Amino acid sequence: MEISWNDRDPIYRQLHDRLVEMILEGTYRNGDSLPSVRQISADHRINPITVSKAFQLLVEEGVVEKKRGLGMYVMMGATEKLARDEKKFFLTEEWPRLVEKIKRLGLSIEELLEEGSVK
Amino acid sequence: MEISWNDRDPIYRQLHDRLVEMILEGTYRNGDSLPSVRQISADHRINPITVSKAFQLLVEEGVVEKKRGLGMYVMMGATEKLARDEKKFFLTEEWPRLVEKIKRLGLSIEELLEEGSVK
DNA sequence: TTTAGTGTTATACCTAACTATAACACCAGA
DNA sequence: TCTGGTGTTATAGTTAGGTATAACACTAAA
Repeated sequence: MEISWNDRDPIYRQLHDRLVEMILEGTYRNGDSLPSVRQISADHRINPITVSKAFQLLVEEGVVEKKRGLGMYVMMGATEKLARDEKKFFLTEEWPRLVEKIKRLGLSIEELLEEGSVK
Repeated sequence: MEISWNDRDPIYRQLHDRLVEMILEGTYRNGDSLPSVRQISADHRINPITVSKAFQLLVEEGVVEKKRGLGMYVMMGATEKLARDEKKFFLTEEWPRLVEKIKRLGLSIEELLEEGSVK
């Protein structure tokens, strides 16, 4: 797991997002164990507390389950839940704003599709 | 000028972005004066230093000109420059990522267009 | 029962990004 | 020259997010 940090967002947030991505991509599947706090902490030279914060978020979102003394596990159904949430967020929040932006920039979606970037 | 703050990004950044938006929308045009530091500071109960930071960014980007003792002015050509920059950023950075995301979500652009959200 | 792996927490310190309050420096117009 | 508008800056304090180092608590397996 490699992460290219930006300095706009807090590290625990970026780590959280990266883990979500990896679960969505199937790198970690339902029931799998995730890399340990110590492991991530060492790999990225990050404080364990910072790593814990990222996991804490995931736990609160119902994506990950902590087993003290054992590790962190992807909850059953997490992949589906994340995919559902992401889709919903995209449709209700991102897409409408995007359409506005495209209009404002004087572009059209048809035009963008011609660019060859899609096929 | 009303701003709904989020607590993800620093206030000076959000203020900066909002001002850029307003210039792009034509609320402030080339050569216009912008609301004063004190004005914005009072309206939003923000520290003048924070407001200054937002303006400082705009100055560095060549969008705004400071006239000490007078105020802040939209530079000539700023609107065009911003529009150009935003379009370029959108085409090279945002759109490609977006196309990927749409694919990943199992959606198609054709499908999204049918939603009636565009026309 | 020891060991080596888990997550958790305490202490102490740093920095960025704020806050409030106040003073300083500049400029145009009455 | 004064006044009321500009932007700027100093002081002092708060909070979130991070760092390093170390210790504590739990669990499975040798």
